[in-house]
Amino acid sequence: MTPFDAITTPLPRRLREGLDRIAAAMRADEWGVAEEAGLTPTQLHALTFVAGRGDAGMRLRAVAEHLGVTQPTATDSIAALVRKGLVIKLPDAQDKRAVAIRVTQAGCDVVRAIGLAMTSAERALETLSPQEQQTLLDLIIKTIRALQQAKAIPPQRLCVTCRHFRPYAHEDAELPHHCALVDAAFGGRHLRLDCAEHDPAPQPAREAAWSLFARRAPEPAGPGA
Amino acid sequence: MTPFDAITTPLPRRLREGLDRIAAAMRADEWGVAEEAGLTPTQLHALTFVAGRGDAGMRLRAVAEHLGVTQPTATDSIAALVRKGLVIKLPDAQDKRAVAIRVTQAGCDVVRAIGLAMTSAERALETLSPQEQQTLLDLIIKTIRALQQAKAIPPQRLCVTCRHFRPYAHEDAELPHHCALVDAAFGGRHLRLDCAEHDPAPQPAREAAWSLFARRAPEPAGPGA
DNA sequence: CAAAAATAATTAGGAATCCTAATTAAATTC
DNA sequence: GAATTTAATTAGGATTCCTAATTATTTTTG
Repeated sequence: MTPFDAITTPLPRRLREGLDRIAAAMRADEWGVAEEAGLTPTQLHALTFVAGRGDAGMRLRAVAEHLGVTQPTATDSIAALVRKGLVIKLPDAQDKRAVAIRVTQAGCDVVRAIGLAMTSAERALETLSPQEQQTLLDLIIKTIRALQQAKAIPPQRLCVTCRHFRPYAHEDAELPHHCALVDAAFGGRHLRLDCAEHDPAPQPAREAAWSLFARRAPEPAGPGA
Repeated sequence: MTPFDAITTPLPRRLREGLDRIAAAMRADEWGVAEEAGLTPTQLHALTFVAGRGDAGMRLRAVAEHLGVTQPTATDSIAALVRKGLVIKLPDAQDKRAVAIRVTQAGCDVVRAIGLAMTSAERALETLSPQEQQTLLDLIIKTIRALQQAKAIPPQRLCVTCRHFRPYAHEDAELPHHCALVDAAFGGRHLRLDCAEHDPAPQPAREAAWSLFARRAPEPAGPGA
């Protein structure tokens, strides 16, 4: 405990504020990207989410939770996307109360076109060294997982919660992990945040894999590039 | 280059998406916090920003840039805060076009009351080990600085761009940096993102300090707590 | 120094976001 | 089978947030 600890705001507070500053830049970015496609930022987020889930068809509730808004707000935004022909709403086969929201071909095209754009946030993140980027990915995953466990965000399709994930299955420090689905080794820099092939591991297996993963650190961030 | 590099989206893209997920949680948090004070999230952000600058009086433009919105939008939000008596608008002495926006006593009280609340984002960040938190702070600072240099966000009052900052002035690995203003040693975990005493260093000195700072890494993130 | 250009802020107008509360319909639970 | 929960929408309204145009002032420049 040094004098500075007493006069400095708690570290988690400053981390949140820092993430907030980065979020402000991302928010400003979004108008530019979305408008090219004739969308608003919220609509673009919703469309990207729905498109990422392919033909399965998302529930409205899932969209709302992903965006962090209420169901009526999600109704608004999805209605706008339906009007623009980028998604369609189909009756859900299992549950007659629900709808299955699916991306259309036009919607796919829009997502693909926009995916090529590079935001200023991404350009900023690119200035970090590869090692730093990997370290940041690791910390982001840990934070997302904590948010997920606290039910502050819905379950994400993370490698680290997947049935096929085998942390530190290999000696190779470069590619220590293993994906049992594709049966291949991969590294910390390849860890996904939203894998289409994600299959949730049962709770006990997940805990075991997580504790094995979390207690091993990536290489130190090292000097800048 | 492994097979996985080819089938994985670029790391900066995934980092942005991850930050986006965390931002979604923060956005959802904000309604809860703001509503207790009878504010909207945007108003709370604006108020916090103005309050953080004390009696100097902020320009409207600075508020808009901080929030990442246009001037008319900032006019809206500041007008709401004026109506609620949390800030006042005074004519700027130097420039008759401009206004000086200052927090009132009531506004200070609101900020103080809200400052005690802990968001789910902060609780999630708290689950990281102290070492991981410090590493994350370091990476956030680097990202903010890159955004700042790209003019994607306005200048922040970071230690690392301050006239009084002396990176790695001490041997002590725990407290390597030095603040010439208070003439005391401090550590990476104490680095500020918005210091009231910030005094921008001239460009050459800033570059020199930055390169000295950026090329030294914090300790590895190490095993989780 | 006067004209031109840039800047600070507001106004006007309108679409979209986003909330709470209430409603409808279907699925679950007991 | 009744009561509860859940999925989604509707209703109503405040706020956000944009672009474009306006006013007033400052700065630049010829």
